[in-house]
Amino acid sequence: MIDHDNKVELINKREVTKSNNRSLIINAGIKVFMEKGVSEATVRDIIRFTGLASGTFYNYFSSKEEVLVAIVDDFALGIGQILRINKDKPKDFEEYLLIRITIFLNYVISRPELYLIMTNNQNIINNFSIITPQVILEIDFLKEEVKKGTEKGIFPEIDFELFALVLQPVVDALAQDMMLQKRPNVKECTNRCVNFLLNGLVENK
Amino acid sequence: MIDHDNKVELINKREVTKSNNRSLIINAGIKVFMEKGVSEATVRDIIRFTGLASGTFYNYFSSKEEVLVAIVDDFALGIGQILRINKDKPKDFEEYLLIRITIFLNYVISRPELYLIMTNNQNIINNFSIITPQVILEIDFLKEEVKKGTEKGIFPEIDFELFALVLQPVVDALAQDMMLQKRPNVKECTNRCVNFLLNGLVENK
Amino acid sequence: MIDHDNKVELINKREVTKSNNRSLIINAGIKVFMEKGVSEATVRDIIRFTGLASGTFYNYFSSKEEVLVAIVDDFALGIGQILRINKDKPKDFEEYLLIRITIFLNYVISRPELYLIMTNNQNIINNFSIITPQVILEIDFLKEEVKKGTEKGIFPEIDFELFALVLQPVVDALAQDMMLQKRPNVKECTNRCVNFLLNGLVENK
Amino acid sequence: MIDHDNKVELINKREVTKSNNRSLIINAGIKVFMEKGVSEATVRDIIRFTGLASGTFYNYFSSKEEVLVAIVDDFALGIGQILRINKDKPKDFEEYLLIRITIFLNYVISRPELYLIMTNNQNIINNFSIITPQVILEIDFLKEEVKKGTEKGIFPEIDFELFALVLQPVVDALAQDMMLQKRPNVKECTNRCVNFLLNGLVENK
DNA sequence: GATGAATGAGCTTTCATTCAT
DNA sequence: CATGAATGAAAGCTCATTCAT
Repeated sequence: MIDHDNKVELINKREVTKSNNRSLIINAGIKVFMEKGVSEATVRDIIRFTGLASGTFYNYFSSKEEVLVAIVDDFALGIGQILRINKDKPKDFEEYLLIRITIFLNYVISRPELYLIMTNNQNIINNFSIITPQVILEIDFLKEEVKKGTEKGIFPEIDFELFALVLQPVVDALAQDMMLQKRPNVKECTNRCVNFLLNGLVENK
Repeated sequence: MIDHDNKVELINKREVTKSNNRSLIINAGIKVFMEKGVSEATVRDIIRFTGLASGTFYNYFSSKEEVLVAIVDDFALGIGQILRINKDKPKDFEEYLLIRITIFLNYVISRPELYLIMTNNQNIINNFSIITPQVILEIDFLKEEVKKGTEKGIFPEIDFELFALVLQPVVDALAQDMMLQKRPNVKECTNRCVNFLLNGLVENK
Repeated sequence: MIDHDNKVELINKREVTKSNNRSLIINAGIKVFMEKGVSEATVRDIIRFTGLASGTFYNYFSSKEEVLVAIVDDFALGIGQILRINKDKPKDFEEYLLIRITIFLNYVISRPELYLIMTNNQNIINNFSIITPQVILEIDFLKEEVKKGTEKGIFPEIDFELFALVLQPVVDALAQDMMLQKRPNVKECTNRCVNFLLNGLVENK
Repeated sequence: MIDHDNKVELINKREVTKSNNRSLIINAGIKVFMEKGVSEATVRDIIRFTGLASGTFYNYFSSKEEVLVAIVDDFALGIGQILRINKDKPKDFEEYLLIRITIFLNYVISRPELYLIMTNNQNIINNFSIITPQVILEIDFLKEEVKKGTEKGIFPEIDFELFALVLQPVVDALAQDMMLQKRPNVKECTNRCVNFLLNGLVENK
């Protein structure tokens, strides 16, 4: 029994170090990518930040881009889970957008660096992984939801392609503006988004 | 005689401009940036393309980023001139947007590489110069125009800040989609933009 | 019963030898040295081939060169044993050479990889150990045999130093040529060697 | 005129530096290859020896192997020229061999490092260039010469393939032995070679 | 004795930049 | 102004080797 416990403990210790180093590198990557931008960052910058030996980096990743992908994956995974967990039944399109965008902006505010790294380096991300930038908002998932809502008759007929094209850049633009404020206000930003998406620039027609 | 001399001078100027080392470098920059992306491109790549000696590069620019800025400036200058030259008097906001966006999309289509280089490298452009990406559409100039139109009463009251934030990303998203088509259709794309900007996603309310 | 136990023990020993880590490493070394050449091979390549952990390598060898030496030793040991076991009494020098070279070429043909590794890496072997390439044919042993034959009067007076210098390269050259043939013919090759060694290039004088 | 002269001078100065650096690197290569062997040598070792900057190496060669090839080419070129210049008309095969081997051994003695580098690294040379190790003695050229001599009837009928296989290793073995002597004696070594090649080990039959 | 992650020296190579010509 | 070889900092990466487990 003691032997067995020992073994387990040993393995765990190693496992812990292992995952520690991985996080160490990812976190260093986040800091470096924020400071210098992904394209200017070097593998050496990242390991310098971790305090690990240079060789250790390559035990976990084989390029800075893989670190970037790990960061993006982490973000996308998080937002994907929250989006899917949500079980609200919006009564109309406006409520639907309000809910979705609120979730997204709250998530963004909880991980501002991840969000900024992603929006600032979409071209690199595109080139390096299957994960399209749309993953960020999981656009395709939302598009399907909207289609279903329309089929059910609770959502209006809209141009789904336009929706898919425009949602991300609009929300990004307003989200980035929000994050520049001293006191980012998710509610206000959400309303702005939804109003614009529903009514365009000219509100009271 | 004077006329003749002038002509000759002009031609010479053009010739000079054409084979001008500065232009040579800028054009090489455009090709290289298109092929490898700005962050992967090197000064060496660019001079290799020109056939000039490496030292010559530094008589004109002191980094590849300066070449990028020159490219962006050139694009911005071009669109700026056209925007200002235009003397149409739009009768309302819709017409105004139609005119402006048509001009922009035509310009984009006439210089697709410049546009793609810019949209694909906004992070670098942001980091390197004061020139914000909004320069591309000369957003501030348009904002002023819109304000004036509103003051004159021919444009509706709109949220000018929202307009400034949202115009660029929306037009970019649709422009990029347009350029992926086999036969890019400026008119169609313009209508899509304007409709969305004016009415939002839900058209027939 | 004892017999039976013995047998089992023997089999076990063999099993152990077979799956013995040392042999595992040596065999991996042979494969890797054949594929990449000694100088391009790395310790990592070798352990990768064994499936062992990298640290384990150092329980048996302290460098890839030591593995090489082990391979060479193994080859030399083998040929040495056979040479010494042989109890033929040649009646003259020609018969002596025929016997010796036949033994050697048969041994070479039975272990082509070992032989190729050795002949292709003589510089490394020389630099790394006292074992000269002559070990391969156990030149010194043969030299002594020849001297004794000469003393006995059954061998002619020859230049022993020349013999020692020339035997190895001549046999190697013809052995390598033989191994390039579709159907290596030991007898033919042996005759060629012996004829040349005895009569030089011009046979019928 | 002055201008013209100046230009020529300038170009010459550059050319001189250029060829100086090339030689500098080749000579450093020779020293390093002698000391560590080709497979252990690194590009860094070589540039350290020259005193040049690391980048400069790559203006002339793109790997240590290219330096090796340059060394080998130089040697082969030299021996090739001398072999072809020679206009002696040997009266028989013995005289022919004496002349050829004397030329070769004198050349070897005049460039001992080059010769040693080559003989010690034939495997690497084989892998890296079309130049086979036989180039060293220009075996094929000699083979043709011998064939012609046989046709003319002044040389005996010999096994040309055997000649081509055996000449190089035999001469190499004796040449290396010669170079280990305090006072290398070309004449003696040549005689040894020729005697062995003509008569085999047993001289007085 | 086996494991395999961590280490860091050190190699190859590129590249921006300078400067004598 | 043009040239292009020289420079050397610095990046990417590998690998032998150690050592806690």
